[in-house]
Amino acid sequence: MENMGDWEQKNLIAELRQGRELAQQLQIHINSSSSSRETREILLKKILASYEKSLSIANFSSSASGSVVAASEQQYYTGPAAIRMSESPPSLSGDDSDRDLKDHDQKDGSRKRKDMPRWTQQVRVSPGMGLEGPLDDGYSWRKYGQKDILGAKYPRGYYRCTHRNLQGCLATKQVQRSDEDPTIFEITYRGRHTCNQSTLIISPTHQHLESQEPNKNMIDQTQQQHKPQTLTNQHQSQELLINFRTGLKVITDTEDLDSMNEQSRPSFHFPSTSTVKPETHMFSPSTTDNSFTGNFSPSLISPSTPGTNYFSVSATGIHHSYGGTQSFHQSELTDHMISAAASSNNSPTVGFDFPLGNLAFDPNFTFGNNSGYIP
DNA sequence: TGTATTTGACCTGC
DNA sequence: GCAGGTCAAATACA
Repeated sequence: MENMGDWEQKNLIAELRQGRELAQQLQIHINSSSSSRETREILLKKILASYEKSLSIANFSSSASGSVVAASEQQYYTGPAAIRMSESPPSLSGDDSDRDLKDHDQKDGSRKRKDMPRWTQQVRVSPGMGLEGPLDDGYSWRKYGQKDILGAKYPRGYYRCTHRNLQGCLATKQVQRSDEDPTIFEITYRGRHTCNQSTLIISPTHQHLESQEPNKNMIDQTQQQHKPQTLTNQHQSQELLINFRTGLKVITDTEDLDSMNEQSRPSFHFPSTSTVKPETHMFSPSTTDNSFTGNFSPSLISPSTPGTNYFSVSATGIHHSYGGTQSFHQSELTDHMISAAASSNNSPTVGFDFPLGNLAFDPNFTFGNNSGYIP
Protein backbone atom coordinates (compact mmCIF):
# COMPACT_ATOMS: atom_id res chain seq x y z
CA MET A 1 0.00 0.00 0.00
CA GLU A 2 2.86 2.23 0.62
CA ASN A 3 3.73 1.93 -2.99
CA MET A 4 0.35 3.06 -3.94
CA GLY A 5 0.32 6.15 -6.02
CA ASP A 6 -2.23 8.88 -5.98
CA TRP A 7 -4.17 7.36 -8.74
CA GLU A 8 -4.45 3.99 -7.09
CA GLN A 9 -5.30 5.57 -3.83
CA LYS A 10 -8.04 7.65 -5.32
CA ASN A 11 -9.40 4.73 -7.16
CA LEU A 12 -9.29 2.60 -4.11
CA ILE A 13 -11.12 5.17 -2.09
CA ALA A 14 -13.62 5.65 -4.85
CA GLU A 15 -14.15 1.97 -5.05
CA LEU A 16 -14.65 1.58 -1.36
CA ARG A 17 -17.11 4.41 -1.39
CA GLN A 18 -18.81 2.74 -4.25
CA GLY A 19 -19.10 -0.41 -2.26
CA ARG A 20 -20.53 1.48 0.63
CA GLU A 21 -23.10 3.17 -1.55
CA LEU A 22 -24.06 -0.06 -3.09
CA ALA A 23 -24.43 -1.61 0.30
CA GLN A 24 -26.67 1.24 1.28
CA GLN A 25 -28.70 0.69 -1.82
CA LEU A 26 -28.93 -2.95 -1.01
CA GLN A 27 -30.17 -2.12 2.43
CA ILE A 28 -32.87 0.03 0.92
CA HIS A 29 -33.84 -2.70 -1.42
CA ILE A 30 -33.92 -5.25 1.31
CA ASN A 31 -36.30 -3.10 3.25
CA SER A 32 -38.39 -2.47 0.21
CA SER A 33 -41.05 -5.01 -0.51
CA SER A 34 -41.26 -3.90 -4.07
CA SER A 35 -37.65 -4.65 -4.71
CA SER A 36 -37.07 -7.77 -6.66
CA ARG A 37 -34.69 -10.43 -5.62
CA GLU A 38 -32.84 -10.00 -8.82
CA THR A 39 -32.16 -6.41 -8.05
CA ARG A 40 -30.80 -7.28 -4.66
CA GLU A 41 -28.63 -9.96 -6.10
CA ILE A 42 -27.28 -7.57 -8.63
CA LEU A 43 -26.47 -5.11 -5.95
CA LEU A 44 -24.84 -7.78 -3.92
CA LYS A 45 -22.71 -8.79 -6.81
CA LYS A 46 -21.76 -5.24 -7.44
CA ILE A 47 -20.72 -4.87 -3.89
CA LEU A 48 -18.62 -7.95 -4.11
CA ALA A 49 -17.15 -6.76 -7.34
CA SER A 50 -16.41 -3.43 -5.81
CA TYR A 51 -14.54 -5.02 -2.97
CA GLU A 52 -12.71 -7.29 -5.27
CA LYS A 53 -11.68 -4.38 -7.33
CA SER A 54 -10.49 -2.58 -4.29
CA LEU A 55 -8.35 -5.52 -3.46
CA SER A 56 -7.18 -5.65 -7.00
CA ILE A 57 -6.16 -2.07 -6.96
CA ALA A 58 -4.27 -2.60 -3.78
CA ASN A 59 -2.68 -5.65 -5.18
CA PHE A 60 -1.95 -4.06 -8.48
CA SER A 61 -0.32 -1.22 -6.77
CA SER A 62 2.12 -3.43 -5.05
CA SER A 63 2.70 -5.79 -7.91
CA ALA A 64 3.28 -3.01 -10.37
CA SER A 65 6.03 -1.64 -8.31
CA GLY A 66 7.50 -4.89 -7.34
CA SER A 67 8.17 -8.30 -8.61
CA VAL A 68 7.95 -9.75 -12.01
CA VAL A 69 6.66 -13.22 -12.14
CA ALA A 70 7.72 -15.73 -14.67
CA ALA A 71 5.71 -16.02 -17.77
CA SER A 72 2.98 -18.50 -17.91
CA GLU A 73 3.29 -20.96 -20.66
CA GLN A 74 -0.33 -20.42 -21.39
CA GLN A 75 0.27 -16.89 -22.25
CA TYR A 76 1.52 -15.76 -25.48
CA TYR A 77 1.42 -12.85 -27.64
CA THR A 78 1.81 -13.08 -31.29
CA GLY A 79 3.06 -10.83 -33.91
CA PRO A 80 5.29 -7.83 -34.07
CA ALA A 81 2.65 -5.73 -32.50
CA ALA A 82 3.11 -7.71 -29.39
CA ILE A 83 6.69 -6.77 -29.21
CA ARG A 84 5.96 -3.23 -29.93
CA MET A 85 3.25 -3.24 -27.41
CA SER A 86 5.47 -4.47 -24.70
CA GLU A 87 8.08 -1.98 -25.56
CA SER A 88 5.84 0.91 -26.13
CA PRO A 89 2.22 0.37 -25.50
CA PRO A 90 0.13 1.91 -28.20
CA SER A 91 -1.86 4.81 -27.12
CA LEU A 92 -5.56 5.11 -27.05
CA SER A 93 -5.39 8.52 -28.47
CA GLY A 94 -6.06 7.07 -31.79
CA ASP A 95 -2.71 7.30 -33.46
CA ASP A 96 -2.52 3.63 -34.03
CA SER A 97 -6.05 3.09 -34.91
CA ASP A 98 -6.17 6.18 -36.98
CA ARG A 99 -3.15 5.11 -38.82
CA ASP A 100 -4.60 1.71 -39.23
CA LEU A 101 -7.78 3.22 -40.38
CA LYS A 102 -6.00 5.28 -42.93
CA ASP A 103 -3.94 2.42 -44.03
CA HIS A 104 -6.91 0.31 -44.31
CA ASP A 105 -9.34 2.68 -45.83
CA GLN A 106 -7.24 4.95 -47.86
CA LYS A 107 -4.75 2.57 -49.20
CA ASP A 108 -7.46 0.03 -49.40
CA GLY A 109 -5.65 -3.20 -49.69
CA SER A 110 -2.60 -2.37 -47.68
CA ARG A 111 -4.02 -3.82 -44.49
CA LYS A 112 -1.12 -3.43 -42.17
CA ARG A 113 -1.97 -6.45 -40.19
CA LYS A 114 1.35 -6.63 -38.53
CA ASP A 115 0.84 -3.24 -37.01
CA MET A 116 -2.34 -4.14 -35.39
CA PRO A 117 -2.08 -4.78 -31.70
CA ARG A 118 -2.91 -8.34 -31.09
CA TRP A 119 -3.52 -10.50 -28.11
CA THR A 120 -4.95 -13.88 -27.54
CA GLN A 121 -7.09 -15.53 -25.02
CA GLN A 122 -8.20 -19.06 -24.65
CA VAL A 123 -11.71 -20.04 -23.86
CA ARG A 124 -12.81 -23.43 -22.81
CA VAL A 125 -16.10 -24.85 -23.83
CA SER A 126 -17.62 -27.79 -22.13
CA PRO A 127 -19.36 -30.06 -24.57
CA GLY A 128 -21.98 -30.90 -22.08
CA MET A 129 -22.14 -27.83 -20.05
CA GLY A 130 -21.59 -25.30 -22.70
CA LEU A 131 -19.16 -22.55 -22.44
CA GLU A 132 -16.56 -22.29 -19.79
CA GLY A 133 -15.49 -18.97 -20.97
CA PRO A 134 -16.82 -16.09 -22.85
CA LEU A 135 -16.80 -15.89 -26.53
CA ASP A 136 -18.93 -12.92 -26.14
CA ASP A 137 -16.43 -10.45 -24.86
CA GLY A 138 -18.71 -7.54 -24.52
CA TYR A 139 -18.46 -6.24 -27.98
CA SER A 140 -20.62 -6.76 -30.94
CA TRP A 141 -18.91 -8.73 -33.62
CA ARG A 142 -19.87 -9.57 -37.08
CA LYS A 143 -18.44 -12.51 -38.85
CA TYR A 144 -16.87 -11.66 -42.13
CA GLY A 145 -15.00 -14.75 -43.00
CA GLN A 146 -13.99 -18.24 -42.21
CA LYS A 147 -10.89 -19.95 -43.34
CA ASP A 148 -9.40 -23.37 -43.12
CA ILE A 149 -6.02 -23.05 -41.58
CA LEU A 150 -3.17 -25.22 -42.61
CA GLY A 151 -2.55 -27.87 -40.04
CA ALA A 152 -5.61 -27.01 -38.10
CA LYS A 153 -8.54 -29.29 -37.87
CA TYR A 154 -11.01 -26.56 -37.47
CA PRO A 155 -11.61 -23.47 -39.51
CA ARG A 156 -10.82 -20.06 -38.15
CA GLY A 157 -13.56 -17.57 -37.91
CA TYR A 158 -12.96 -13.93 -38.60
CA TYR A 159 -14.97 -11.27 -36.91
CA ARG A 160 -14.97 -7.55 -37.04
CA CYS A 161 -16.66 -5.00 -34.91
CA THR A 162 -20.26 -4.45 -35.80
CA HIS A 163 -19.64 -0.73 -35.66
CA ARG A 164 -16.91 -0.82 -38.21
CA ASN A 165 -18.92 1.00 -40.79
CA LEU A 166 -20.71 3.38 -38.50
CA GLN A 167 -17.84 4.32 -36.29
CA GLY A 168 -14.87 3.10 -38.16
CA CYS A 169 -13.99 0.70 -35.44
CA LEU A 170 -11.26 -1.55 -36.72
CA ALA A 171 -11.22 -4.10 -33.99
CA THR A 172 -11.28 -7.64 -35.22
CA LYS A 173 -10.99 -10.99 -33.69
CA GLN A 174 -10.27 -14.46 -34.83
CA VAL A 175 -11.71 -17.52 -33.25
CA GLN A 176 -9.85 -20.74 -33.67
CA ARG A 177 -10.78 -24.00 -32.11
CA SER A 178 -7.89 -25.88 -30.66
CA ASP A 179 -6.88 -29.04 -32.38
CA GLU A 180 -5.59 -30.66 -29.28
CA ASP A 181 -8.48 -29.79 -27.12
CA PRO A 182 -11.62 -29.07 -29.09
CA THR A 183 -13.17 -27.59 -26.04
CA ILE A 184 -10.69 -24.78 -26.14
CA PHE A 185 -11.00 -21.82 -28.40
CA GLU A 186 -8.30 -19.39 -29.08
CA ILE A 187 -9.58 -15.93 -29.59
CA THR A 188 -7.16 -13.51 -31.08
CA TYR A 189 -8.07 -9.90 -30.86
CA ARG A 190 -6.63 -7.34 -33.17
CA GLY A 191 -6.84 -3.67 -32.95
CA ARG A 192 -8.73 -1.80 -30.41
CA HIS A 193 -12.28 -0.68 -30.36
CA THR A 194 -12.73 2.88 -31.32
CA CYS A 195 -16.44 2.54 -31.27
CA ASN A 196 -18.40 3.59 -28.29
CA GLN A 197 -20.58 0.70 -27.48
CA SER A 198 -21.36 2.01 -24.08
CA THR A 199 -23.97 4.30 -25.43
CA LEU A 200 -26.13 1.47 -26.34
CA ILE A 201 -28.82 -0.27 -24.47
CA ILE A 202 -29.14 -0.12 -20.76
CA SER A 203 -31.15 -2.71 -19.08
CA PRO A 204 -34.34 -1.32 -17.65
CA THR A 205 -33.60 -3.41 -14.65
CA HIS A 206 -30.63 -1.28 -13.93
CA GLN A 207 -31.75 2.07 -14.88
CA HIS A 208 -32.71 2.82 -11.38
CA LEU A 209 -29.23 1.98 -10.35
CA GLU A 210 -27.80 4.09 -13.02
CA SER A 211 -29.88 6.98 -12.00
CA GLN A 212 -27.80 7.73 -8.99
CA GLU A 213 -24.97 8.87 -11.10
CA PRO A 214 -26.58 9.21 -14.44
CA ASN A 215 -24.46 8.40 -17.40
CA LYS A 216 -21.34 8.70 -15.45
CA ASN A 217 -20.12 5.47 -16.77
CA MET A 218 -20.79 6.52 -20.25
CA ILE A 219 -19.03 9.73 -19.75
CA ASP A 220 -16.10 8.05 -18.25
CA GLN A 221 -15.99 5.50 -20.89
CA THR A 222 -16.37 7.97 -23.64
CA GLN A 223 -13.63 10.01 -22.22
CA GLN A 224 -11.64 6.92 -21.78
CA GLN A 225 -12.01 6.06 -25.37
CA HIS A 226 -10.54 9.32 -26.40
CA LYS A 227 -7.89 9.63 -23.84
CA PRO A 228 -4.36 9.13 -24.92
CA GLN A 229 -4.25 6.07 -22.87
CA THR A 230 -2.72 2.87 -23.81
CA LEU A 231 -4.21 0.02 -25.52
CA THR A 232 -3.58 -2.03 -22.50
CA ASN A 233 -6.29 -0.17 -20.86
CA GLN A 234 -8.81 -1.46 -23.23
CA HIS A 235 -7.39 -4.87 -23.23
CA GLN A 236 -7.52 -4.89 -19.54
CA SER A 237 -11.08 -3.77 -19.70
CA GLN A 238 -11.94 -6.57 -21.98
CA GLU A 239 -10.20 -9.02 -19.79
CA LEU A 240 -11.91 -7.79 -16.76
CA LEU A 241 -15.19 -7.66 -18.49
CA ILE A 242 -14.76 -11.18 -19.54
CA ASN A 243 -13.81 -12.30 -16.14
CA PHE A 244 -16.42 -10.46 -14.30
CA ARG A 245 -18.93 -11.85 -16.55
CA THR A 246 -17.87 -15.36 -16.18
CA GLY A 247 -15.81 -15.51 -13.08
CA LEU A 248 -12.88 -16.79 -14.97
CA LYS A 249 -9.24 -16.18 -14.73
CA VAL A 250 -7.30 -13.34 -16.02
CA ILE A 251 -3.78 -14.09 -16.89
CA THR A 252 -2.34 -10.81 -17.66
CA ASP A 253 0.99 -9.44 -18.29
CA THR A 254 3.25 -7.93 -15.78
CA GLU A 255 4.64 -5.56 -18.24
CA ASP A 256 1.19 -4.46 -19.04
CA LEU A 257 0.62 -3.77 -15.47
CA ASP A 258 3.84 -1.95 -15.32
CA SER A 259 2.98 0.02 -18.32
CA MET A 260 -0.42 0.68 -16.99
CA ASN A 261 1.07 1.82 -13.84
CA GLU A 262 3.28 4.18 -15.62
CA GLN A 263 1.18 5.21 -18.47
CA SER A 264 -2.29 4.07 -18.78
CA ARG A 265 -3.65 3.59 -15.34
CA PRO A 266 -6.16 0.85 -15.42
CA SER A 267 -9.53 2.35 -15.42
CA PHE A 268 -11.33 -0.91 -15.09
CA HIS A 269 -14.01 0.47 -17.20
CA PHE A 270 -15.94 -2.02 -19.11
CA PRO A 271 -16.92 -1.64 -22.67
CA SER A 272 -20.46 -2.43 -23.15
CA THR A 273 -22.11 -3.78 -26.11
CA SER A 274 -25.14 -3.82 -28.02
CA THR A 275 -27.54 -6.29 -26.79
CA VAL A 276 -29.52 -6.79 -23.70
CA LYS A 277 -31.33 -9.66 -22.20
CA PRO A 278 -32.28 -8.72 -18.71
CA GLU A 279 -33.23 -12.11 -17.48
CA THR A 280 -30.00 -13.80 -18.18
CA HIS A 281 -27.26 -11.59 -17.09
CA MET A 282 -25.22 -11.96 -14.04
CA PHE A 283 -23.77 -8.55 -13.86
CA SER A 284 -25.39 -5.35 -14.66
CA PRO A 285 -24.32 -3.68 -17.82
CA SER A 286 -24.36 -0.51 -15.96
CA THR A 287 -23.23 0.35 -12.58
CA THR A 288 -22.84 3.41 -10.59
CA ASP A 289 -19.16 2.96 -10.62
CA ASN A 290 -16.97 5.74 -11.55
CA SER A 291 -13.48 4.48 -11.52
CA PHE A 292 -14.77 1.03 -11.83
CA THR A 293 -17.11 1.85 -14.56
CA GLY A 294 -18.71 -1.47 -14.68
CA ASN A 295 -20.31 -1.36 -17.99
CA PHE A 296 -20.69 -5.01 -18.15
CA SER A 297 -21.63 -6.16 -21.47
CA PRO A 298 -25.21 -5.67 -22.33
CA SER A 299 -24.77 -8.57 -24.57
CA LEU A 300 -25.21 -10.52 -21.45
CA ILE A 301 -28.63 -9.19 -21.41
CA SER A 302 -29.25 -9.14 -25.03
CA PRO A 303 -32.52 -9.54 -26.75
CA SER A 304 -32.86 -12.60 -28.75
CA THR A 305 -30.51 -12.30 -31.57
CA PRO A 306 -29.84 -14.50 -34.49
CA GLY A 307 -26.82 -16.58 -33.86
CA THR A 308 -26.84 -15.89 -30.21
CA ASN A 309 -26.82 -18.90 -28.03
CA TYR A 310 -27.10 -19.32 -24.37
CA PHE A 311 -25.01 -21.65 -22.35
CA SER A 312 -24.12 -22.26 -18.84
CA VAL A 313 -20.78 -20.99 -17.92
CA SER A 314 -18.45 -22.53 -15.49
CA ALA A 315 -15.67 -20.68 -13.92
CA THR A 316 -12.81 -22.60 -15.28
CA GLY A 317 -10.43 -22.65 -18.04
CA ILE A 318 -9.99 -19.25 -19.52
CA HIS A 319 -6.52 -18.13 -20.18
CA HIS A 320 -6.19 -14.72 -21.42
CA SER A 321 -2.88 -13.83 -22.78
CA TYR A 322 -1.96 -10.36 -23.51
CA GLY A 323 1.03 -9.17 -25.26
CA GLY A 324 4.37 -8.65 -23.90
CA THR A 325 7.55 -10.39 -23.32
CA GLN A 326 7.05 -10.82 -19.68
CA SER A 327 4.14 -12.13 -17.87
CA PHE A 328 3.12 -13.58 -14.62
CA HIS A 329 0.92 -16.33 -13.55
CA GLN A 330 -2.47 -15.69 -12.36
CA SER A 331 -2.26 -12.63 -10.38
CA GLU A 332 -3.85 -11.91 -7.13
CA LEU A 333 -6.10 -9.79 -9.16
CA THR A 334 -7.06 -12.83 -11.06
CA ASP A 335 -7.84 -14.64 -7.91
CA HIS A 336 -9.94 -11.80 -6.82
CA MET A 337 -11.81 -11.91 -10.00
CA ILE A 338 -12.43 -15.55 -9.57
CA SER A 339 -13.52 -15.19 -6.06
CA ALA A 340 -15.78 -12.37 -6.97
CA ALA A 341 -17.69 -14.40 -9.38
CA ALA A 342 -17.47 -17.57 -7.43
CA SER A 343 -18.75 -15.93 -4.36
CA SER A 344 -21.58 -14.59 -6.35
CA ASN A 345 -22.66 -17.93 -7.42
CA ASN A 346 -21.71 -20.23 -4.66
CA SER A 347 -20.36 -22.61 -7.16
CA PRO A 348 -17.48 -22.94 -9.51
CA THR A 349 -20.06 -23.19 -12.16
CA VAL A 350 -21.69 -19.96 -12.89
CA GLY A 351 -25.28 -20.78 -12.82
CA PHE A 352 -26.64 -18.43 -15.35
CA ASP A 353 -27.22 -18.79 -18.95
CA PHE A 354 -24.75 -16.98 -20.96
CA PRO A 355 -25.28 -15.60 -24.38
CA LEU A 356 -22.60 -16.94 -26.53
CA GLY A 357 -22.71 -14.22 -28.98
CA ASN A 358 -20.17 -15.70 -31.23
CA LEU A 359 -20.45 -19.34 -30.84
CA ALA A 360 -22.69 -21.73 -32.57
CA PHE A 361 -22.18 -25.35 -31.86
CA ASP A 362 -22.38 -26.73 -35.27
CA PRO A 363 -20.05 -29.55 -36.18
CA ASN A 364 -17.70 -27.20 -37.89
CA PHE A 365 -17.93 -24.70 -35.14
CA THR A 366 -19.04 -21.99 -37.34
CA PHE A 367 -19.39 -18.94 -35.27
CA GLY A 368 -22.45 -16.89 -35.36
CA ASN A 369 -22.41 -13.33 -34.43
CA ASN A 370 -23.67 -11.12 -31.79
CA SER A 371 -25.97 -9.29 -33.91
CA GLY A 372 -28.51 -7.92 -31.59
CA TYR A 373 -27.35 -4.42 -31.75
CA ILE A 374 -30.14 -1.96 -31.82
CA PRO A 375 -28.86 1.37 -33.01
C1' DT B 1 -36.97 -6.08 -46.40
C1' DG B 2 -33.11 -5.53 -43.61
C1' DT B 3 -29.43 -7.76 -41.40
C1' DA B 4 -26.27 -11.49 -40.57
C1' DT B 5 -23.77 -15.48 -42.34
C1' DT B 6 -21.49 -18.18 -45.79
C1' DT B 7 -18.11 -18.87 -49.07
C1' DG B 8 -15.24 -18.35 -53.13
C1' DA B 9 -12.13 -14.99 -54.88
C1' DC B 10 -8.77 -11.73 -54.22
C1' DC B 11 -5.03 -9.38 -51.71
C1' DT B 12 -1.08 -9.05 -48.55
C1' DG B 13 2.85 -10.50 -46.14
C1' DC B 14 6.37 -13.69 -45.46
C1' DG C 1 4.48 -19.36 -54.08
C1' DC C 2 1.89 -20.20 -50.17
C1' DA C 3 -0.88 -19.32 -46.22
C1' DG C 4 -3.48 -16.17 -43.87
C1' DG C 5 -6.67 -12.31 -43.96
C1' DT C 6 -10.34 -9.66 -46.14
C1' DC C 7 -13.83 -8.58 -49.53
C1' DA C 8 -18.16 -8.97 -51.44
C1' DA C 9 -21.86 -11.45 -53.75
C1' DA C 10 -25.00 -14.96 -52.64
C1' DT C 11 -27.79 -16.87 -49.31
C1' DA C 12 -30.38 -17.44 -45.02
C1' DC C 13 -33.25 -15.82 -41.62
C1' DA C 14 -36.40 -13.09 -38.82
